[in-house]
Amino acid sequence: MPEERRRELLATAAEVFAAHGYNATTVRQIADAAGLLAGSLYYHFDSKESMLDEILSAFLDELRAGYEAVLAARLGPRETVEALVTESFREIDRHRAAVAIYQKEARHLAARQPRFGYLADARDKFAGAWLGTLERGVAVGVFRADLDIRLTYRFVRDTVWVAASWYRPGAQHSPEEIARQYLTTVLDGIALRN
Amino acid sequence: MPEERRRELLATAAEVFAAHGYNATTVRQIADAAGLLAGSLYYHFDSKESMLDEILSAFLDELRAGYEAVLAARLGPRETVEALVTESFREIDRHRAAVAIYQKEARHLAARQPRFGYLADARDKFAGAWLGTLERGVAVGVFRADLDIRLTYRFVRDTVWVAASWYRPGAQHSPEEIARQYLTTVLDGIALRN
Amino acid sequence: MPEERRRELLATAAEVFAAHGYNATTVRQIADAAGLLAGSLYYHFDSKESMLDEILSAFLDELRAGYEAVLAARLGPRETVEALVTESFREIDRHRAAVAIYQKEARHLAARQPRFGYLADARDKFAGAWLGTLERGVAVGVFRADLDIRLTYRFVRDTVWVAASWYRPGAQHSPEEIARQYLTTVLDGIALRN
Amino acid sequence: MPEERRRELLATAAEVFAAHGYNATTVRQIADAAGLLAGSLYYHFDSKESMLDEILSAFLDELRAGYEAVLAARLGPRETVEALVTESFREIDRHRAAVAIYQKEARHLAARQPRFGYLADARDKFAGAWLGTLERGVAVGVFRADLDIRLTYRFVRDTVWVAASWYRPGAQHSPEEIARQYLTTVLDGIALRN
DNA sequence: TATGAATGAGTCTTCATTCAT
DNA sequence: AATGAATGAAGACTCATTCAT
Repeated sequence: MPEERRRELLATAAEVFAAHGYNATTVRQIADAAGLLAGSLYYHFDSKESMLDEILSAFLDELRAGYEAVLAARLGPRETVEALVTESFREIDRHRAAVAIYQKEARHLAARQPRFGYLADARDKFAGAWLGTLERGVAVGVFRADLDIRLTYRFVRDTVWVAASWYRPGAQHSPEEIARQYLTTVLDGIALRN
Repeated sequence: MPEERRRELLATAAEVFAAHGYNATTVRQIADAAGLLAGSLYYHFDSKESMLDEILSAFLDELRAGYEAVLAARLGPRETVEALVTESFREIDRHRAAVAIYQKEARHLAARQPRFGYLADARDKFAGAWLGTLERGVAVGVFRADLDIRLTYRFVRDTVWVAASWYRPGAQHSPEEIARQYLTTVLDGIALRN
Repeated sequence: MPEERRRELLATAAEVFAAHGYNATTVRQIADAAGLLAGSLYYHFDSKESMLDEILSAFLDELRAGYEAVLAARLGPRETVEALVTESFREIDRHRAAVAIYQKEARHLAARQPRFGYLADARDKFAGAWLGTLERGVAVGVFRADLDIRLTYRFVRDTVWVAASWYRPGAQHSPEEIARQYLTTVLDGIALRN
Repeated sequence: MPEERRRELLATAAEVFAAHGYNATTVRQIADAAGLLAGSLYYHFDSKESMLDEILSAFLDELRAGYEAVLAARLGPRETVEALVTESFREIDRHRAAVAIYQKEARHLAARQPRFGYLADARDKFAGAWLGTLERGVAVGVFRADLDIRLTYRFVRDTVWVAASWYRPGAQHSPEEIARQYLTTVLDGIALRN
């Protein structure tokens, strides 16, 4: 299976990118981690950059599908928020390294390299899903009317994705537990109701 | 004032580091932005790394002082949280570039370079301030008893600092407004109380 | 004089390119010949390719000027041929290495690299000068009517430029002597008139 | 027929070498053009260099035989020149790629690689045939007495072989026509006799 | 005969840093 | 204080070649 080998190598590369940052990662580090010589990676991939590309686009494709499934279910705003958050933490669980890379590198990649233009597209698409849901929630009286929607969106987005930087799959908390804790905080706040 | 010139150069360097990432930034880019030649920076600084060092430690010194002032005021847990968050957004307002660099680079710098060990110290110190406050809040019944304290701390910490990546000083929202919106979300949740 | 240094380095590079071929020449060989380290060349030039570019375009600019001066004199066809040939051998005398490189590399460079499109432009321009002169010569009865103009042009062109591969400036024959011998052959043939 | 396959592969290799130059040609380009994988070529040939070797020596063997046949006919100097030129253009017709490679690469191969020493031998042999014929022609009063024999030889040699760089078999001119045009130019000149 | 995967040496290029002026 | 020219180490990438299957 040629596909199998590629996937292994990409998984290895993603771990190294996530650990050291894309720029600070040398092709040799990836090769060492994968157990072959640096030059041999070029039998499988065009360049270091195209490895990054495949890692990010595989993750984004899956995330997009997940978000679309959630939106297609046409739940109420609160339930949609719950589903988007839960879906996000599941993606972090399955693509931890890719998410960490995305979090660190997406901004300047999208800004400076045409090849990574799809990162900006994805970002806008996800923003649309979130902003729409929040607005709908405010409109129907499920969310507080005094929210700054854009600011809230940023808070929510960042807190979710930044979890990739400390999350370790298989440890202590399952994605669903983290999502639940997180939703409790965001939906109802940490202050005790009086 | 040679000190004055250093500060200017460091501010320039911080902007470039924040925009491109520390590793991806070349000394030449900094020099171009500052209007001199790459080699000339070495009259003012020992190395690229020492520029980073000065930028981060200046920011952390100020942040530490801010946090200590808050804690010294011995406010209640909710008010302490409010003060810490507000102080944090003020730091972002004043040291945006440094915060963005810190957010992106602190983890691996602390882990891999002895010189940056103080980053881990600072991190632990800030964690202590937050965890203590949250615990105290739960203990005295101001915060909900079912919180996972460490998880909540991470949510709060990351969301606050990551704001440096999109915040633009002087635009739309003042630090205090952002802090207020953020506190509303975190303390009371986005869901409308019924 | 920064220009002075560049010119020296380019002259060195041209010699090495001419001796080994562009592709077979390593940047290190050029650097060795110039007495500095390979990386240091990049202080002066963007790339190995841009060295080649400068070498070729400097030569072509001069050649173009020379040809234009000849054409501007509006001599008769035979005298124009004599002047073009003499001018060509003078260029070989002054830019021997560049001519040798041009002779070996121009075709595929022009065909495969947009950057070197000007090589094709120059080729067409020179072809125009030659073809026009030959045609005029046939029309006015100075050259034989049974010539295949294009074929003759190719013979003449190639024989002139290929001389760069064996010509050594300062040795035995001056450019003018070579031109004279050459013109005798081409204009009147090697066979004795009977 | 394993020999058949080899010949096909060598013909393909020769085309690619001629188009891109030996050094700039990768084994993979040859393999692509031949419809197999790069590694598979090594079942047929020892190395890239030995492909070049076979291509050049096959051509030179044939050329040598052709020249020897001409000389063996013991024609007069003018007729010998005519025969040598015609034979040369026939070789270009049949081994266009090999001639183009020879023209471009022979000099430095002969100078730098012992394996290709036979290129220098062949060159000397051909030079002998030409120089002898020209000298004889001058001696018996068929060629002009004021010729610089060596210079004339170079003119003739280069013009003939360089035709390989533009000649396309099967197009417009047959080798015999090209030879005739060329001989007209060289023997009698392009100027109209008055 | 040919493939797929790998090797390892070498190439161009980048860049932090140095230093005489 | 700053420049201009260089160093030298390292990095991405290429490519002829090998070999088990």
